[in-house]
Amino acid sequence: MADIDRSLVRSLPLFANMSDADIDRLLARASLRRLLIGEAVFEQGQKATQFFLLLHGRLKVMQVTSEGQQIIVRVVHPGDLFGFAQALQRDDYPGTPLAAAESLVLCWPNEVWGHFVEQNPLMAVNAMRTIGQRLQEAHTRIREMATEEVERRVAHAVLRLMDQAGKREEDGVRIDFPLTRQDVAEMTGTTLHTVSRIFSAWEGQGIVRGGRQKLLVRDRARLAALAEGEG
Amino acid sequence: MADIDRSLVRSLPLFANMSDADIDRLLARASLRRLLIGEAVFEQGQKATQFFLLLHGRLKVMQVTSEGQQIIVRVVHPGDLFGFAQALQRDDYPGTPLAAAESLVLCWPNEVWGHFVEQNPLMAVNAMRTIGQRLQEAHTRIREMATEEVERRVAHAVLRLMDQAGKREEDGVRIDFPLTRQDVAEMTGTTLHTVSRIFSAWEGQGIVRGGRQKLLVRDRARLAALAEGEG
DNA sequence: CGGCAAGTTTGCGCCACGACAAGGACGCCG
DNA sequence: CGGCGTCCTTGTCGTGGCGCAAACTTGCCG
Repeated sequence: MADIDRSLVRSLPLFANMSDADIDRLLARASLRRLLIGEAVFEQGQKATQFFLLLHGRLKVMQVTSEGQQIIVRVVHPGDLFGFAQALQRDDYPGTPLAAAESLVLCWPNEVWGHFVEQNPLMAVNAMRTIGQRLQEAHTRIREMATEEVERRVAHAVLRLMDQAGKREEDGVRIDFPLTRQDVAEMTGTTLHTVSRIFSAWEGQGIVRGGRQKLLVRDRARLAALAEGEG
Repeated sequence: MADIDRSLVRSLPLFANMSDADIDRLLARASLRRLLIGEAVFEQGQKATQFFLLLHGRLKVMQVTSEGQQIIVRVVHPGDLFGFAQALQRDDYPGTPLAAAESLVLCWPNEVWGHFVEQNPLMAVNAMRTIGQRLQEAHTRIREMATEEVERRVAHAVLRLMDQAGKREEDGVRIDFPLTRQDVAEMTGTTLHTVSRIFSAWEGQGIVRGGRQKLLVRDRARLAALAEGEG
């Protein structure tokens, strides 16, 4: 296992108040993995033997139904822990994280989790909070899907992506990884056709600007208004 | 704070391997609260100062949207912990638990959570697992809402209720608490009208038998088939 | 530089469901 | 026992958005 440099993780909040020595000890047990676009870190249903931290890139976590229908459960951003099924007492992974862009992932064997938490009790608290947030987010999505029409759901999804993966540009805020209409459809429970139509309409009103696997939000306020049903 | 008898909790898995003394110590800090139908344990958005355990009865956790639309996020069954927002680093409660039947609830102040966990490290693990399961359940629901038609979603919801709150009877399995069509609608993201129509159709086929706030499943196999899309 | 694959746009027809509306049945309470 | 509130049923109608189909665009790769 090659040496992994402290600088890779030093800037992450998760490691903010750990000593160099502690970090080194953790990194000594980790391995580093690079993923090309479309590659999976692991597969849904596979036995959980490791947990992970995304250093760079972007992952979309997919779930497939028995009929082959698939949806995007969430997006993993740099600095996020993921795949810690073991900590939740599961023995298999509930979804498949696919690289939406070329990505860099740190991998630890499950046994290290205990150390991890001991070394830094804040870590356990952090993990708890993370899960709490995810649960919260999931419930929000359920509520949206139950009560809102497609256009509002898409608006909400785009706003969320903007906040989590937005990059300021001259003309607005760009979603900073390749995102297809199909992806957005699978995040909002609709079809790529409908998403395409909605984006076209928005583009006509100057709210966004699209492109192949690209999305640029030009008028956040209008979008937020749509999301709140004031369309 | 009146004395609470050990026998109330002795049978719950959560307390299975705790000594009488430990249980007494925990119960000494708890208070007991009885809820009539329709009463709320706490309100969505309220500051989180306590966490809870349902001893008896049944709660439906509601969330309301800014427009007043409401949905049922989940159902709390006897033996379930709930409202431990603090453990998830939230400072307010994300939903409102309403008594669907007359209920009995144990309440602890937040500060006890630490003791709780120390006293019984299994408790922390347990809480983690619980949250993991909820997250899993939430994702399942998201997937269902995104990909399945109304009838299948309703079938899934009924099956889940059956497993969690079913009571064997001569003629089938009864959902063991008052459940309106409206409730089912709010659990599946549809309207009470549609639910009523679906139940009527099922009743015609001998799959269920309905009634005012009642539901009896007579043919679980058929229902499971519907849920899998083999209708 | 030209061809191919992946992603996108747009049109059209249909249908599952939601909105609206009215009437009926249960069960509680006085 | 009678009245009322709550819950349930069933009808009709309108429509959002999905399925299907076909053409266009963009970027990649040989």
